[in-house]
Amino acid sequence: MKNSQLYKGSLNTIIMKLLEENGKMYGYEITQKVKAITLGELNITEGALYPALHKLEAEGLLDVEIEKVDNRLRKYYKLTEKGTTETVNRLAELEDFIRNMQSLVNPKLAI
Amino acid sequence: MKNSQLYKGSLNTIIMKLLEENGKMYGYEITQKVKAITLGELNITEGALYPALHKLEAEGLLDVEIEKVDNRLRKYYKLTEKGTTETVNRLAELEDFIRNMQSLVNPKLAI
DNA sequence: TATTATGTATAAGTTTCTTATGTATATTTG
DNA sequence: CAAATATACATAAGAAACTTATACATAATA
Repeated sequence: MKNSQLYKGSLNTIIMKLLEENGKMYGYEITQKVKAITLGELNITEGALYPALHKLEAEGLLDVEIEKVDNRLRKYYKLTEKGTTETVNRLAELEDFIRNMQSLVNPKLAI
Repeated sequence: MKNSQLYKGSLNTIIMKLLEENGKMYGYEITQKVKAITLGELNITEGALYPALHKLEAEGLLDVEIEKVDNRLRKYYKLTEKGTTETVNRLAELEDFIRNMQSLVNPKLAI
């Protein structure tokens, strides 16, 4: 992984946004989707992803549903009602964060 | 501090960018500047700031110069040559990061 | 048949932060 | 004038999010 430190702290938001958009997804699918969207720039490791999914589930933000496809296990995750509400907050936080970072590094373009 | 997790990993970049822009700054000044620019939204704690400054100095990215003003100590930091070069990289990483995050959360506006 | 892809999982260690505390001087407020 | 706030630095303990390595298992490809 040559991901910069900057991505630290953004994984939960990414997961929740993708689930909001796609209804349900399984872990491996999330890693591939992120890789595709960022043109290979962001690679989520399993060591980061699975504990994050388990924690979001434990917090009641995700529900899980196990399926067997081609004799292989898949754990599909989707947002709970609470998770859907929380996703709105997280996305607002992300927008604030991006706006603040842009103000800091590019004062001339400050909104 | 009610800073969201998202800021994790961005402190070094913020410090280096502010130093690039202002020539030299001392710790307390950095916290105030960040608070002002972000309209109070981002508050850098001393517990995060001072260790970060010391580490950047140890890595040879910052130089320090002590001054006494009004009988009080100030440690002015500025970018070394190496630090200036590295700042360019960090800012490029930040731009990539922001672009990727925007692609992830707002696919319709993807650049 | 060996490697790569698909799919999930955890454990050890690192980094970066929060929270709490400490020291000291200057200024403002009640 | 005393107390609180602002200025200015510092570190230690613990939490949180990650990296790296390893593990297991099946399917597809070279």
